[in-house]
This record gives sequence, structure tokens and C-alpha cells, in this order.
Amino acid sequence: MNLPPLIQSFVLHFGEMGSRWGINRTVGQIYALLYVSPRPLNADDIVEALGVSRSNVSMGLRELQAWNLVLLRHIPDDRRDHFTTPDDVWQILRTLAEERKKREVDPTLSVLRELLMLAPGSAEERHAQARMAEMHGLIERLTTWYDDVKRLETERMTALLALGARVTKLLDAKDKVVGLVRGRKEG
Amino acid sequence: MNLPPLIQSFVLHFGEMGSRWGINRTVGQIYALLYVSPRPLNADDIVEALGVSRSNVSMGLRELQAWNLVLLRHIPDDRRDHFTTPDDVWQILRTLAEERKKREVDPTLSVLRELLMLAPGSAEERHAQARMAEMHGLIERLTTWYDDVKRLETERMTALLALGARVTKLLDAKDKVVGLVRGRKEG
DNA sequence: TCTAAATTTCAGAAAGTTCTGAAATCACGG
DNA sequence: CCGTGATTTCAGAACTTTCTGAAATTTAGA
Repeated sequence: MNLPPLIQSFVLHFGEMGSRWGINRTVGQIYALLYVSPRPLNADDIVEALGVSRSNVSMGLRELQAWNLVLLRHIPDDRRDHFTTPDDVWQILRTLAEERKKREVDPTLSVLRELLMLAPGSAEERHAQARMAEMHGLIERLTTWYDDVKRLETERMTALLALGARVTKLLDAKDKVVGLVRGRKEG
Repeated sequence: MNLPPLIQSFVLHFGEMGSRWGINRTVGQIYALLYVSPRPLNADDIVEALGVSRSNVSMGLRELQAWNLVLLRHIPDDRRDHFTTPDDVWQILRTLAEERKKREVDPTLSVLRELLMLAPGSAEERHAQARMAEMHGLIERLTTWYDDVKRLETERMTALLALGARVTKLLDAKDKVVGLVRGRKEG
């Protein structure tokens, strides 16, 4: 590996965290490298920077493309494929959330739905099904909320984040106003 | 493995998903089994239900305890340790979020902070640092929001979820009211 | 304190994954 | 439609993780 110290530390950290994030070391390193690079890199640039085999880089880029985390760019007068990460970190976050949901949540949701359709054959199975229903309900609420919120523009998203838990104060205020209006109409 | 079909499907699914969630097959299966079980189980119950070795169950339970995902219970007149999962699925979700943050996010946040303190040695490093700053800013916003929201009681949490993206309408309404009040005071 | 059941530890076997170099395939310019 | 360079595929080597059975340790009651 042959990189400026600051970048090397960042790349190595992403490599180490890779396994916790469900990707392998090389994939993590490739992503990190592309993320901080000021210009698109081709596969050989990555081979040289990280000191791994050409084929490993090829497989890593393939996986990152499957995750929609890198973009293929073409440089004029250069046949080779070049890669970057999207500039907008919010967009990256959205992509990451979307892909993780697809891989880590959706399959479970669909298994739960299937199992909840079956008739329980015993008290034990009836209890199990009740627990599955609780889990299904929770996940469904969360994903519905997520589907809703993911469509917000970045600006509204940040406004929401900045509000934090104070959002519930707003909720209380709304309830009060609604109460007043009702009172006036009905009274 | 010797389980009613409905429960077996659930347990097998959790085993398969385990690797995507950063836990191993046995750990996933143990958790699933405890989650749907109507009463606390001891290690031998789990060995029998899942058909894995006693020591493997011991290690799995150990890991689940490290994740705070199972509770140790004692049954009167029985020396053996028994295990359950918490009843409240919201509590489970909170625990899961907390643990994942601790393992998957916090280390990166602290590495980013460190690297942002260093003086860049070149234009390349300066650019890299700017990218790291963007990432750091995003993660910090998100974790601050999370720290804020995780303290909400379940009821308020569900209210917030139910509102979904409509929460931003509320935000607009608030801005309008604030504007009105300001206008009155100043005008 | 002693005993026996319960639990944990640990070294090595089994299983799974990541990585490489060599060969195959692809695709562009002539 | 050929030659060259870019890219992908793939079998097996290297490495990592998971799992087991045996031995060691812990624990609760006699």
C-alpha cells in the first residue's frame, strides 16, 4: 500500500470495519479510497494504491456496483473504466439505507408474512405466531415510516434532524390546536 | 433439529440471515428460538431443539448476553440458567440500535475525529480531509438525532412514526406561526 | 469441605470466505 | 474481422470463522 498517511489511515479503518458492515476488507478499502479521491480512479490505480491483486479489485468493484455505491465514469480518450463515489453524502446515505433494507429487512418481512398465513398446529405454535405478529408489526411500521421519509429533500431532512426529540413538543402543540378548533366548532 | 414446522421455519430463517446481520448461524437460531418460546429455556433445551453442540450453545448465549439481547432467568428449584428475550419488541429494537451503533458507527466517528485533527501534507490530503469532514458531519447529525429520539417513550415514538413524512407539514405550520407571532411583536 | 451437576474454555477439525494468478472473454480501433 | 489492451472468471491456496468433544472450572447444596 502506497498512500499519504491520512488517506492510508482512513482506508485501513474502512477495511477493518468492513466485516462489521457485511462487506470484506478489500471492498471497504476500495470504497474508502474512491470516497476521498479527488478524481475518478481506474482499476489499476486501485491495485497500485492498495497493493491487492487485479482480480480482487475487479470483484470488489463488481460488488460495490451491486450496492450502487460507486459510479462508472468515462474519461475522454481513455478506454479504461473509471470509478467514483457520488459526491452528495446524503445521497450515499439514502443508497446505503435502501440497500441494507433490501438485504437485511425485506427477506425477513416476507418470511414473517408467509408464516403468519399458516394455521398453527398447537398452543406453542399459536404463541410463536403471536410473537411473529409483534415483530412483523414493528418492522412494518418502521419500513412504512422509512419509505415515507426517504423521499424528503435533503433540506427538509436536515430540518427534521435538527429538531430532534423536540419534534414531539410540536406534536403536543398540534394536538392542542386541533383540540381548540374542535372545541370552537362544537361549542 | 426437532421443532414444530412453523417455529422451525422461523428459526432457520434467522440462522440464514445471521451472517447478513453480523452474527453467526447458531446465534441467530438461538435468538429466534428464545424469541418465540413461551417460557425461558435452559442450555440443554436449546441443544435438543437445534441439534448443535452444548459448547456451541454456551458460546452463542455468551454472545447474545454481550449484545444485551437475552435475559438470564432463574426458575425456582432448578440450578440451571434459563434464558429469555425481553417481551417488549420496542425495547428489543432500542437495544439492537444501541449495540449496532456502538459497534458499527462509534469507532468510525472517533477515527474521523482523530484524522480531522491532523494537518494535511498536500492538496490531496486536504481534499480527503474535506470529504472526511462531510462524512463526519453527516454521522454526527444522525447520531445526535438518534441520541435524542431513543429516549422517547414508546407511545410518542409510535405517534411520530404514524405521522411519517407528514411531520414536515407540521414543521411548515410551525414556521408560519412563529412568523405571525414575530410579525405581531415587531409590527 | 466435598460432591456432582452445570457451565465454560480451548485446541483442533470442519466449514466458509477471500484472495490470487492464469486463462478466458470482451470490446474497441484499425 | 483482427490484434491489442482491458476486464472478468475461476480453480485452488491462504486465511478466517465456526463448531465440536474433552478437559477444566465453577457453583450450590449436602
